[in-house]
Amino acid sequence: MTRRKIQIKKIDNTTARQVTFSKRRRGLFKKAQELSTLCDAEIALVVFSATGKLFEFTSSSVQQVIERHHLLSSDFDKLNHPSLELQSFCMSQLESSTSAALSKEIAEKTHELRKLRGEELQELNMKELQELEKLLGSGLRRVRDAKGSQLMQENKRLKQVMMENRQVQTLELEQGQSSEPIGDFIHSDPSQDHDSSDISLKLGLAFPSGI
Amino acid sequence: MTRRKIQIKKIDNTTARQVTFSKRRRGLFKKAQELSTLCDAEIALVVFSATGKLFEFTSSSVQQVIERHHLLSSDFDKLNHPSLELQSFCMSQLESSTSAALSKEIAEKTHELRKLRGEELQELNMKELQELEKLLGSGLRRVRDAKGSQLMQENKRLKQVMMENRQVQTLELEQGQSSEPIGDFIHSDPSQDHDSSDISLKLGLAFPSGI
DNA sequence: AGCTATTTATAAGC
DNA sequence: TGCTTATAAATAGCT
Repeated sequence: MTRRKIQIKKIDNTTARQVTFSKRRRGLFKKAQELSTLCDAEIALVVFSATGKLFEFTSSSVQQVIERHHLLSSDFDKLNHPSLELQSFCMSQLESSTSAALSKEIAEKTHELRKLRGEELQELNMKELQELEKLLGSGLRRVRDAKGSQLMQENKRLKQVMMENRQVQTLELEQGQSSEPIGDFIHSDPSQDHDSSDISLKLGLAFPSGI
Repeated sequence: MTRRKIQIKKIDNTTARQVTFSKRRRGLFKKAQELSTLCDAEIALVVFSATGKLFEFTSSSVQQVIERHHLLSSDFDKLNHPSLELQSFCMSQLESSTSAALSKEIAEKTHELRKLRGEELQELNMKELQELEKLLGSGLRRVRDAKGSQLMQENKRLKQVMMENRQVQTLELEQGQSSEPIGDFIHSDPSQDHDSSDISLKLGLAFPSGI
């Protein structure tokens, strides 16, 4: 594509073909590398030359996954279970047909997440915005409820400890004994607690403005 | 690499990154196609965008590439060409790792979505709940802003239409003409109704109490 | 493996 | 998203 424009069809001359292969292969891998870096894309590129030589490029994250797999399966297994080969052959075919569906699902979920984060709202109409608002609102309510429950629970626990302390002190006063642990039965039912002033205070803090 | 030379590092601006991704991806696939045709090479190219979309190119049918592989990973070849074995093994792993990675990504996104919808809060601690609350809150704010902008825009357009109406009426009065339809543009969108008191009301509803 | 004359690819901008 | 344009890269034909 320089000096002269060429037709994109198999190069007849073997030597010329090999030279072109080397040059263009380098170019292709460079482009792949650049794309993965510039756009944070995961890329796997495998090239077989006409003579059967293999060249490959994988962006770093893909590479790591491959290496992990490689460690996990040993050559020993491969040699002793030839049927595995067949299996993996079938698997890979299945997987190719599945991967499209999987990636579609990922794209959908990604899109949904973006909407929930408020990142792709321009494409929504008013009704969709209303629904999204409702969804976010109820999510928010649940999160705040969860916070409330958690604080309540902790609160309860704190009260138990206080009760325990108080009763121990009482016993100590009545019996003139000092602080030997009394046993667990005293707080066997922690749900019975007295004044809620402490709880109210904490809850007030847990739900600041208008919840 | 034109207009200006660029650094090969991740593009910060999301929009620019997506544009570059599209352009360069097309370029890369074209180069791959050309190389395979010119030099009779077999090429498999898989690209995942940062958003999880999958693009792939295989010079011959996927099945042929896989069969090639299958031959290369026969025990005979393994013994004689250990490096080839390693390489082709990587390739087969590539496909299974692809679907494993996809599944994992789906699982993660599903989980994230459930949290945002408030469906799996029991496993979160207080700090995580706080962060989630913050995330939902900002999402909600953006949705409400988007609603506001949309209504404002509508508002502007309606006012324009009203102005036009007024001018037409003025003309009619001045020239003694009567109401021949001026064109459809006045009613071009039936969902947009006349007086702006309606709009104010909508805006009032869009930003209820104190958000 | 270099060297250029050209063709391609593509960053910005619209 | 797609088109345009100025410029950077890739590369075909030679050596």
